Amino acid sequence: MATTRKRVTLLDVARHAGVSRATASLVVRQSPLVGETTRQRVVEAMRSLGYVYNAGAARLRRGTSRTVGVIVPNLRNPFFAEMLDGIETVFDTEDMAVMLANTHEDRAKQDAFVRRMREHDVDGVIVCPAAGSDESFLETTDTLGLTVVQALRWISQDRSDYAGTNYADGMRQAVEHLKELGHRRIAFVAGDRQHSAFRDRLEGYRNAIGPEAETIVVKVPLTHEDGRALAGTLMRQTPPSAAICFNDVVALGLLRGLFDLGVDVGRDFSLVGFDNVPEAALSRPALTSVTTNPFAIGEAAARLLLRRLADPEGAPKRTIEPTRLVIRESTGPCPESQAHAPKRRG
Amino acid sequence: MATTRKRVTLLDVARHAGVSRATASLVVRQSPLVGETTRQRVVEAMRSLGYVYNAGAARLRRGTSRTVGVIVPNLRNPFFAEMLDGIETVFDTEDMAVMLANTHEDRAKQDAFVRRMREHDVDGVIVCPAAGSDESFLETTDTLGLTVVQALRWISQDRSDYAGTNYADGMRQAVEHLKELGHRRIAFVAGDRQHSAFRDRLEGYRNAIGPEAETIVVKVPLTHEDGRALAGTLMRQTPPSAAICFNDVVALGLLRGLFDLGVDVGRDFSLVGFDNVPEAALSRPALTSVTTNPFAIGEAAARLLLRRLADPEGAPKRTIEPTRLVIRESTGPCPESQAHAPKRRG
DNA sequence: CTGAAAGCGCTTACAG
DNA sequence: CTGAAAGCGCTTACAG
Repeated sequence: MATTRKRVTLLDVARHAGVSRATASLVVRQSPLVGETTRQRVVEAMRSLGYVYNAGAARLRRGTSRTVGVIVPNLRNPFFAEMLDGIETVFDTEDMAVMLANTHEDRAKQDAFVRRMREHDVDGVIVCPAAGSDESFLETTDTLGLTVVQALRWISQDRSDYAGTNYADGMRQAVEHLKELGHRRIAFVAGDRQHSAFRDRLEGYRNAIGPEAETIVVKVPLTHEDGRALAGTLMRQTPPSAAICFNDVVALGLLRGLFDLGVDVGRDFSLVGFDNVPEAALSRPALTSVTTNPFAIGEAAARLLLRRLADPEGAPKRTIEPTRLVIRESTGPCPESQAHAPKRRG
Repeated sequence: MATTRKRVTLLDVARHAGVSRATASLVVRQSPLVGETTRQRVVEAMRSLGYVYNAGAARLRRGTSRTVGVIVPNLRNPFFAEMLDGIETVFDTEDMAVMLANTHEDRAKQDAFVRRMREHDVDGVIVCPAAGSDESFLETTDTLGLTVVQALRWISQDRSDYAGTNYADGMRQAVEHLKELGHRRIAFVAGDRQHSAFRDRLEGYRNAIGPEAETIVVKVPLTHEDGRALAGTLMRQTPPSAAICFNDVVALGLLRGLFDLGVDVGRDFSLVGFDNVPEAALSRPALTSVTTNPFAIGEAAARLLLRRLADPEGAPKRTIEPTRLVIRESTGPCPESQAHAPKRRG
């Protein structure tokens, strides 16, 4: 159990070392103004007294807290966990502390978190805005005087820094890969949430499909279960010969659902996911997927915030990580273009 | 961009409302001592001035920060992300802020985080100790006067609260399930890290196997790749007829590796994972796995910390979540006990 | 290089 | 129910 003792203050340290409090403060902050022997004495006093720096008191006086907030919509999605890892890694090397909040895509919670973080005096926040967030969120943070960097999803790229990834280009690569394999009826399995990461992909899909081919957009919640259940409805009537999924979570569900129906993915049907999660390499067939590097996005967001804190003025900046299609076993030539009817096992 | 303005203080609010600072403070803290009309006036003043409570200043005076630290060894493991979700959910309802750190299993980092958090004056920390942590870690936190709750892995159950899950019993269920299917040579695919979550499983395995059967422990890093690569070595010579994996990550890798070798898992070989991650239901064959509920463990850890903060004295407490075997397609009768030689697909 | 003083924004007794 | 004062532990000028 932790024993609660009276706090050792800088004044205690100063007395013990026989110097003034100001001098002790300089030693704590590694100032070069203090002579080596004095410094040694103070350091020794800190050690023998068990002194712990009180960041809160310093922050009060100094006005900066060396603390940042991170707000994500869904911790359970490994994608965000990895992005968080990237953010955390950068701030760790800066000796800054990270305050975390999970909105579960709830905008009211998001507003509450932003305020709480402001009350705890974070220097700034990185936020992946909850679905449906609009400019009013940025007005809230403005009113609070809170510096914000948007990550992965953006509300406005004119009002605030943004670190993202090139979803549209990833989508283009996926569509072109399928077109080269002869596919013409390519579905986009989208989520049911409104945010830029959805709109960017959708736009990329529409542009890449082009006017000559048909556009097929189906919206389902982005879960394994919904992906799996989707297989039945997708294969009814005149089914597409290929599908691109919003993320690997829904793609992996759909893959299993198609297997349950006896569809031989990679031969009868082609499937592409997004995010290239580690499991994508393990599925049967292994999933073709668009790599988006969440760790790098997290790092980039953290650096944008650091930059902005160092230089609050200046135009909004953004960084866009590249995406890349990783081709595996789940995509293959369109059976129809080879003049075969789709085959089914069993 | 956030505009930095001079901070609005409680004194500004008090003046604007025509009351004293103390009265304004009482309103902020929702004290019943203030009359309704006065309260209204103060609230209105806060609103029109855009007042933001300064938690840091309050903490300095009051000595409690309404902030807790959470230290995990590996954010990328979905298991910890889910536990974190549970922790965060509880503290959110308590209006407390969560400070996050990721040790990457590095004990030196762990010590640094604990100190940093102490400097930021967290009320306590929840920590899943990095592999190899020993009592010296608890001595460090003791010296810092920091209240700690251990989660998932424990260093000592006598010195500090602990929230975990019943790994030994989960292991017992897994072994007995396999024994009932006729398996006698059952391997335990363990990780290469030293911590209680490993020792608990190992002990459960040894006890459940019993003296009549052979004990086969193989240690590999707990990654998809190492699991996949393990298939070759595991099936050489006189292979076991079944394996229980430390977690689903390595199990899913091994499953794919066995498929690559032509082993028909569920018939020729039986495989059990731990954690029952969502992907376990999706693999082919779907993976039999032991459910450990990380969200519930996270919630339990958070409640233990809340309890301890409210009542610092009292014996260390612990909560153990139950585990449960979920049987799917990856386990089946032992071929040898049916007098068949293991079959391999072409 | 060091010391004495003021102040960051709150809360806590203590009077009234 | 309200007001004046002190203090939480630090940092920041300002002298020396």
